[in-house]
Amino acid sequence: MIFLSSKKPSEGLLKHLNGKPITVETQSCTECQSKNIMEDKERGEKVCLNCGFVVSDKLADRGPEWRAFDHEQKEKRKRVGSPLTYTVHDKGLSTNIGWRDKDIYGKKLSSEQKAQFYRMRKWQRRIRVSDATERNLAVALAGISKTGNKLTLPKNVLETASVIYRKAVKERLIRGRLIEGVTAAAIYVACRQCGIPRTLEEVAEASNISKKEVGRNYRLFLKNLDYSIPPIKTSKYITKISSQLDMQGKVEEISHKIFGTAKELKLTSGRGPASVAAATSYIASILTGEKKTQREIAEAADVTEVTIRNRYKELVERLYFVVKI
DNA sequence: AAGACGAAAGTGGTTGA
DNA sequence: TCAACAACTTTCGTCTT
Repeated sequence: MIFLSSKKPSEGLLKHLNGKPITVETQSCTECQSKNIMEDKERGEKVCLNCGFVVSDKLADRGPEWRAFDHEQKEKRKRVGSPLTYTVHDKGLSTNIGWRDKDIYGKKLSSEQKAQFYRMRKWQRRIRVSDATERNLAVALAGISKTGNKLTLPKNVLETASVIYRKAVKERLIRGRLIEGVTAAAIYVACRQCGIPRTLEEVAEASNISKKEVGRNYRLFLKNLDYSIPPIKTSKYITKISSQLDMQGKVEEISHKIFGTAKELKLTSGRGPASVAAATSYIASILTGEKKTQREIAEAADVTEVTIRNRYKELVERLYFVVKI
């Protein structure tokens, strides 16, 4: 049994600890009994590194997936075959029609021809208008890809961001605003929609736009495009922190378990998901002996050390930990 | 010397009259 | 619309390893 506090709780205190014990057992290979098991998230398997035996093939894919957030998309994405892509703009070639009423030899056109050219010019003007918005779209979509890559976002988030941007264009929300500012907000909304934990600050920084501006555009989106934005799940933050700090799968697993128990005991309500994730990750790192400093975790989770301390104190007061390795 | 701790004051967002 | 409020941050001095 491992207690987090350096001072062991007294008998009297132990009686008051009404938290449930957490038991974490590391799986061992059913073939060779080796404990050297790795998760292969791409194939959704747990594989024994010793003998190659597939221990379990029911590993949940925590990665992002296709998502539809309005009816139109639901219909569009109910499909067979390769996915549609919204990130690539249709590169149109444009043509100009001369304004002089003369042909290539400089001869005057007949009145009938004049009328024909008039009609052609009229339509050309109309096409050009849509060309301009298409051009805007092309620039914006390229921008989305660029900042998306900076933030190492999965492709589906970029797709979502592109859809959101197109929608914003349709609703005339971009007039008078910086394209980069709007794309940044679109990316942020897409992250939220897809449950990818990225802070407003990270997105703002990657796109070289002030946090204030991105926030403003973000709120504009919420108001005018009526998206319901779900709060990011704590478990997503746990995954993020773990991968950012190169923690072993075991640490992340324990972190998830601690969170699960804490949730049952209602220790997490009203608390920011990022701070809870940071605290559970901190505890898990200590329990497994792969200790990370509060500062490291604070940085990865984008919360302060003080907040981690506050959260983890609350957790430690109510939980005690049993680790079987 | 680095990490952890915690008090106190400040900040931005939500809620409810 | 404004004030109250909780969560969180910033800052900083102190203790611990």
